[in-house]
Amino acid sequence: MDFSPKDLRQVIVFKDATDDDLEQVLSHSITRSIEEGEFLFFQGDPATYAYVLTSGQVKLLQTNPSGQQVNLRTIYPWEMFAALGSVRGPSAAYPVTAQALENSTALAMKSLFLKEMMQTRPYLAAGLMQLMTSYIQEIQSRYRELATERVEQRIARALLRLTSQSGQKVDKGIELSFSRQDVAEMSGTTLYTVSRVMAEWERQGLVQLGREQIRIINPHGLVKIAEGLEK
Amino acid sequence: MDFSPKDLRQVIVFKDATDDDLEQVLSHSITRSIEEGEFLFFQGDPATYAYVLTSGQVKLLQTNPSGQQVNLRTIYPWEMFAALGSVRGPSAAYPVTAQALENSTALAMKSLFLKEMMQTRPYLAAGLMQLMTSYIQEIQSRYRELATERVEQRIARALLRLTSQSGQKVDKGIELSFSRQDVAEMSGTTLYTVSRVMAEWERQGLVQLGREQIRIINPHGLVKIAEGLEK
DNA sequence: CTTTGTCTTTGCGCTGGCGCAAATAGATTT
DNA sequence: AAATCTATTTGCGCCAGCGCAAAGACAAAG
Repeated sequence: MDFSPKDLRQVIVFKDATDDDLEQVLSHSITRSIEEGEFLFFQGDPATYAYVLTSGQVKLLQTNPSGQQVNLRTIYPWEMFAALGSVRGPSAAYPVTAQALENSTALAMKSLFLKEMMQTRPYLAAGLMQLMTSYIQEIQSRYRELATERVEQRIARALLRLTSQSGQKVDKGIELSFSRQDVAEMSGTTLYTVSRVMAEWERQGLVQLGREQIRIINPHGLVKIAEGLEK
Repeated sequence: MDFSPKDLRQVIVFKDATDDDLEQVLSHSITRSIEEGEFLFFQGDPATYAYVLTSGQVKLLQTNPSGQQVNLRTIYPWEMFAALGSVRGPSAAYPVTAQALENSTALAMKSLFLKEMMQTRPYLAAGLMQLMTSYIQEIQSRYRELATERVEQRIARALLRLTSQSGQKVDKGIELSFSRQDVAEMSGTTLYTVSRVMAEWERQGLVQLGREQIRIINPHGLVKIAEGLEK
C-alpha cells in the first residue's frame, strides 16, 4: 500500500491512537482495490470487516425487494464506514451495499479485532460514537426533508451537500461530477424530474449543465430554494 | 420514585452494570414527570441530560422551518433516548423534540456524568453503540421506504411496526391506540390519506377502526401489502 | 340529555411529479 | 469519420395523493 501507519490518524476514530495501536490495526487488516462500478460488499453479507477508504469514492446504498435503489451516503478518503460489525459482532449482516464510484482502495479491518480493541481503548469507542451520532443526525434530517419538502428543495439540498463534500472550485463556480441519475437517487426522485428541474435552473443562470457534470454558478440561489424561500 | 435502582437493569445499556454503578447514575439524575402533550425538551436545546423513560410514552419528532412535523420514533418504558449529549458533550443541541403521548415519568441523567463514566466502563459504551447501530438501521430502512414505496405500503409497515412495539392482543386481533394523524406522521403522509386507505382495508376485513383505535384482524394481509405483493 | 370539542370520513378538484418513448447530444471505439 | 453506446432532454398523458370544506361520529363535561 502507498500509505504509512500514521496516515491512519486522518481517520477521525484513530486520531488519538498510539503508534502501537495503529500498527496492530494494520496487522489485522488487508487492503482491497476495486474498480469503478464494482461492489465492496452487499446488503446482507456478514459484516466481517470494517472499512477505511484510502482512495477513490464509494457510495452506500440500499435496494428494496423490487430492485429500486436509494443512496444513503457517499464515502470519501479517510472516512470509516461499515463499522457496525465491530459493535454487533462479525456475524451481523451489513444493512447496506457499498459500490465504488471510481477506482478505489480501502483498508479492510477485522470487525472482531476492532471490537476487542474497543474493550480497552475508550478513545476508540468514543470516536466511533461520535461518528454514529453525526450520521444519525444527518439521516434524520434527510428523512424529515423527504417527508415534508418538495422535490425542488430536495434536489437543491443534495447539490449543496455535494458541493461541500466533493465540489471542485473552478473559475466560474463549483463543479460536481454526478449524473442526473445519481442526483435523483440522492434526493429521492427520478432522473426525469432532476433533468427538468435543473434545466429550469440553467435558464435562470443558477447552474451550468453538462454530461455527468453540474457547475454551480450561484450557490446562494440554491440555498434560497433549499430553504423554500423561492416560489 | 417508584422504582428501585435494580430496575435500571431493564435498560439495555445498563444490563451489565454493577450495583454501585447504578447508584452512582441515580445520584447524578433527577426524575421528571410530564403530562400528555407536554414537552421534555425541544430541538435545539442544549443536551444537558440523557433520558430513560420510566413510565408512559414519549415521541421524538422533528419540525421543519415552516412547522410541519415528522415523527422519528416512539419511546416506551425503559428505553434510553437523547443520549447524544453523552457523546458530544452537554453543550451539543438536541436534534429532535420530545413530546409526551401520555402522562409520563423519565429519569434525567446528566450527560456529562455519563460521558465520564464511559471512559472507564467499556460495557456502557458498547451498550450505547448497540443502541445506535440498531437505530441507524431502522431509520435507514424507513428512509428507503419513504423514497421508494407508495403510501399504502408505508402505512401498512407503520402499523406492523406499532404492532410489535405496543400492540395489545385482544380476542379478535391486535389493538393499537393511535389517531389517524399519528399514523400519518409515522408514515410520511396526511391524515386524509390514512383515513381513506384504512377505510378501504376495513371493507376488506383486514382491520377494524374506531376513534383513536385500530384493531388489526389480519396481520398477514398487511404484511402482503407492506411487501408490495398486493395490487 | 344537551353541549362542546375533538377526531374521522368523504366529496371534490387539483397538481406535482412519474415514466414511457422518441429525439438529441456527447463520448468512445473502430 | 462513421458507428456505437450511454447520458440527457422533452413532449405527453396520467394518476396518486394532497388538502379544503363540510358533514358525521364519538367522548367527556355540564
